[in-house]
Amino acid sequence: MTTEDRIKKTALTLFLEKGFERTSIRDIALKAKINIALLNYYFRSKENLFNSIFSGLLEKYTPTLNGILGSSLPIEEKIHLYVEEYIDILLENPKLTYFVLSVLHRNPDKITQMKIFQSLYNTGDFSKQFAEEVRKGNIKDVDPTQFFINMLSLITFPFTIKQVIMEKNHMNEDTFEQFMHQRKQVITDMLLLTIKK
Amino acid sequence: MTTEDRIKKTALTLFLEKGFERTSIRDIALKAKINIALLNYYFRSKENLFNSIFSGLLEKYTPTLNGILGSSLPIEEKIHLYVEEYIDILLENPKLTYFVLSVLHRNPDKITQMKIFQSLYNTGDFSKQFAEEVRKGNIKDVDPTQFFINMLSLITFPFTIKQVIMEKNHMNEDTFEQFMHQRKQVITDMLLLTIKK
DNA sequence: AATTATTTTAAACAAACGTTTAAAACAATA
DNA sequence: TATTGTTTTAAACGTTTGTTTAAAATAATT
Repeated sequence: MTTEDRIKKTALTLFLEKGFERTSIRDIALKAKINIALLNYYFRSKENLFNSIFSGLLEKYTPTLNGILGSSLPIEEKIHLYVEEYIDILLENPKLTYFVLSVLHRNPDKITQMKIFQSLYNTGDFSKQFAEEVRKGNIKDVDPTQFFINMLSLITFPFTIKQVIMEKNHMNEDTFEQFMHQRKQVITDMLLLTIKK
Repeated sequence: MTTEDRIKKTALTLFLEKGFERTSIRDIALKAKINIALLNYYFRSKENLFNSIFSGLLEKYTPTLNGILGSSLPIEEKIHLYVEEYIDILLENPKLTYFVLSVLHRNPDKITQMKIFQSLYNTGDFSKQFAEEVRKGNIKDVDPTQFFINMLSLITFPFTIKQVIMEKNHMNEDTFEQFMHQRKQVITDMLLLTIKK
């Protein structure tokens, strides 16, 4: 692995664990076993390093999800697949949701938000299909925006309070994972129930 | 207003707006028009000031919500009231959810989490009643834990991505508030639908 | 083998941070 | 009015922060 990649990998781990502000470039350098100056040699600044990492994350995970939403599958199938895939991604990367939220709140300017939610909140195709199904009378007359937010909330929010859920319900890592697998069905059933006539 | 209260009020505004790390005690002192040393005179440290503010917030908002959950109302009524009250609270304080999440992630030790979720995730009474209704055959056999997480997710998560929702759907503050008022009914209907036999 | 380009290093930079000091200003008490 | 207690002030403290410098080490090129 190149020095550049080792920096990125180490930095990501620390950013996920402790957040941007509480991770110093000395923390990163120490853990990656590199000189501090190399951080500014490869990336111009800490902020730049972060953005590079974050872009990489979006590029890694969004194509699959947006692929599902943009496909030509029937809407029920899309919902089912989307829920399953999204939860699988978050099970592999449980801190991802809070990570994205922290970016959103640290960087409230519109351009940044645009980029993020154009990837992560890509409702365009889905909403059109949803509205069309409503028009055809195939599903109940539900607001597509409300529906998409429901889906997003049910999938992602539990991961932001993972530790709370675990402690409150006496779970370990394994039982939490099991709980989330069950949750795929819970969420899908719930969502389909609200649109089924 | 006393100096102590002016510090707390100003600090809360800044903590909500920029977060703990990005708010310096000099920012607070400047905005509250007080000397920096007064901060350590009234509160021993920045961390202590924060905890004092956070405790105050929990004491302010949790009694109402836990009062609903702990009441002797029928479960459908509880759900309805809880959703309405919680959304009203968050409409008054839209950054509260992310604020709580940031505390959870900054302070991952168990004792802190206990205190927070004993207030904010007080499922004890509710889960018992829920399980009892299932046993009696009054509602569908749904996992109380999953149900409570559904409710919490649907209510709180949208506020953590408020800016994204607004920009994506061309909303202003008023239309967002309207959207959230509609959402009370959306969420209640959805939750009742999943348990109604 | 000599030269150029790239990568890594140790050391220092200025700025910002939370915190503390000790004296001054003010209020309350006797 | 003199004295005690409380509140506020200006200034400085030692650390830590992200960043930069300039030289050394290594790799690539001719």
